[in-house]
Amino acid sequence: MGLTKTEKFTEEQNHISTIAKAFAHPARVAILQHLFKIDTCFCGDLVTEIGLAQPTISQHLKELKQQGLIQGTIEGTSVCYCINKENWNAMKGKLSLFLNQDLTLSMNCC
Amino acid sequence: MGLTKTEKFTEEQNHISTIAKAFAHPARVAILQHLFKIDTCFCGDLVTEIGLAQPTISQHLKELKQQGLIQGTIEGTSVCYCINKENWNAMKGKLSLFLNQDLTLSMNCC
DNA sequence: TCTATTCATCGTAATATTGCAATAAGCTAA
DNA sequence: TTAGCTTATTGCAATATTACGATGAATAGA
Repeated sequence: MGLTKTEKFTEEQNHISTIAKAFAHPARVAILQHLFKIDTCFCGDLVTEIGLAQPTISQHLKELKQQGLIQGTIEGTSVCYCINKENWNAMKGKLSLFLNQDLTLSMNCC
Repeated sequence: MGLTKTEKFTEEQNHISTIAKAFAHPARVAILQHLFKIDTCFCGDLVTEIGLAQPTISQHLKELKQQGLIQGTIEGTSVCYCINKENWNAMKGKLSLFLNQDLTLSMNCC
């Protein structure tokens, strides 16, 4: 009932779904795109850029940080965020294995 | 609230998050992996393979079908599901654009 | 020290998602 | 037709997610 039955699935399946959850909200997609474009930016910039309330952005940043996709360092009173490129590439590799499963076996069957 | 503010984001950002939602549950990952492995299978096979109740599997299949990632054709009393390879590749292309954003600009900044 | 600024956390309200029992719908075969 | 099988739908309960006001923590500058 509303509780995902994690124990029924393999570690890989749970991992892939966890990765996907990071991208499963447009605000987090927007944050990542902005960080790629700008290379580095403060939390406050994201608030004005995206137009959600500051606690909401902070919450999305926390999720991305927990997955290791971004990192933040304190600079005076503000926090500078950027993509963690090593972890991003690792994530990409993991996800690619799933996305690039062999499609050549046959034509659509049905 | 709890209501995602879709209007605040670009069409692309909303699209990517919608794609990601398809993979954001291990049961749907497991269904897709099984369909890749077996190439085609009946809904009932997935129920025994994955071990969730039949209505639950049916619901996950519905979501994957709505995204166009899988398709099902009725065969007698059962339904044969398989990957929609055209749509799968289209999805992969869209997601790759997001995943492969340029990382070469600089080292980690912070 | 006091104030202003920036960001994180807490608490809460609302919507979304997950899971399943019960049931409906559709087909096959007797 | 009836019985049996398979899958979809409905309805409900429980957990998860999203959003934001209020507040707290930390720093910089007056």
